[in-house]
Amino acid sequence: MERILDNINKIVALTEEEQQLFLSKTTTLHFKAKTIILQAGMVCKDSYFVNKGLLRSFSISDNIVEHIMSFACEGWWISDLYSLLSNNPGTLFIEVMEDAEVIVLSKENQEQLYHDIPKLERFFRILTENYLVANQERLMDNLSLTAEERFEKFNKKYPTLFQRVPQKQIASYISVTPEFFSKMKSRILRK
Amino acid sequence: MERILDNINKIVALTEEEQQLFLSKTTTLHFKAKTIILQAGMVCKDSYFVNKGLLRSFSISDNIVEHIMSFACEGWWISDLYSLLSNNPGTLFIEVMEDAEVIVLSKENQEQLYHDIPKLERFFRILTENYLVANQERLMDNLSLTAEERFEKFNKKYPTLFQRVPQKQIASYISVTPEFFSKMKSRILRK
DNA sequence: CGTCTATTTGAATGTACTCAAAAGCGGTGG
DNA sequence: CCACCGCTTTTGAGTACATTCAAATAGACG
Repeated sequence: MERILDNINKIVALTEEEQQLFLSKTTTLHFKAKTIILQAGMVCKDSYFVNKGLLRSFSISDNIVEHIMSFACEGWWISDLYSLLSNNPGTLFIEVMEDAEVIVLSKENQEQLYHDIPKLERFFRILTENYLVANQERLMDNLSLTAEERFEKFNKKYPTLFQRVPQKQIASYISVTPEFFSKMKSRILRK
Repeated sequence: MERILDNINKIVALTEEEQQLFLSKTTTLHFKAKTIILQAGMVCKDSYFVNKGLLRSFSISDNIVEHIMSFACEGWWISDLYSLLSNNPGTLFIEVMEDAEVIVLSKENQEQLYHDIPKLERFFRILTENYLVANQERLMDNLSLTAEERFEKFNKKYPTLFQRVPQKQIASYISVTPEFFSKMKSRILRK
């Protein structure tokens, strides 16, 4: 059951007791596919850990074009970090793509936990840093790589996703049109 | 002299005493143009506030292509935030582009200051958040805007820089070749 | 003044996009 | 269980934005 404890213990070792305390501060929820669990414009109050299923975060620019910020499958965290940290209304939607079991940690409880288990502060700090680096790297990638190279990186980052998500969405993530993605794909396969 | 105090007071109000304490923990340094004050691969230990002059941060990808992450002119902070926060070797260079007067705040002193002036924790938290949003926005911009639109955004963000920096560098920031930038510029001027 | 680098200009090319139409696929209701 | 609807994917033709390479020109600095 406790994929989330593994996730944490990889970075900071919790005692049995701390693990129980941690879990007691979380809620496990089940969502059906297509549920929007965070609306852009709302202040984000929670972090989500995916136990099962698949979520995505995306923003919508003027034109009605969706841009996928990130996917989160089993073992990933997802949130609108900017909104969560700043208490300001965010720009991201978070949507469930496959029926999901999600562990919800409210910001409030997270901060309480820092008190009781200071190690967790380290854990979440590292989580935030990783987000920062990933973001920075993705920025650089979009500046310097071709669509094909970006697709390769996507496959490395999310090895299981190519089979699981509509390729329209992958196209959005690597930032090409669905049409172009389709052509690129068949070009790659022909090799 | 105290541009940096203005910068802080815009977000959290410091008493006269706190201001003096803050300044006592900083060092003011003068650098000549072309000095590299942070090497990629090093662990970044400081935050820099620009009093005068102009700096830039950039990374170098395999191909010897420079990508400019950010500029910092009078009143801006600059650092390799990832490296600073994580204590890991960073990927960014920071270079002085015009002779500069820079206020250096070491991470160590920054943390001491959190103790004595808790308000500063709030200030730096907001600084980090802004960095995060800016990064996220720039990512989205590179995905959805044309070179011309990115150039417009650059001009809004750094109103004085178009006159000050070699246009090669602006081209790098908005992520086009110098040749294309030149053509785009004359196209814009012809309107 | 000469050298080195930055900028401009031009031609050819490539990568990715738009628009349009056809084919495939999945779910729902009869 | 099949038929139909809506959405995703494929394919093609034409186009646009941006790149590469090459060469000429302009500027900056010692």
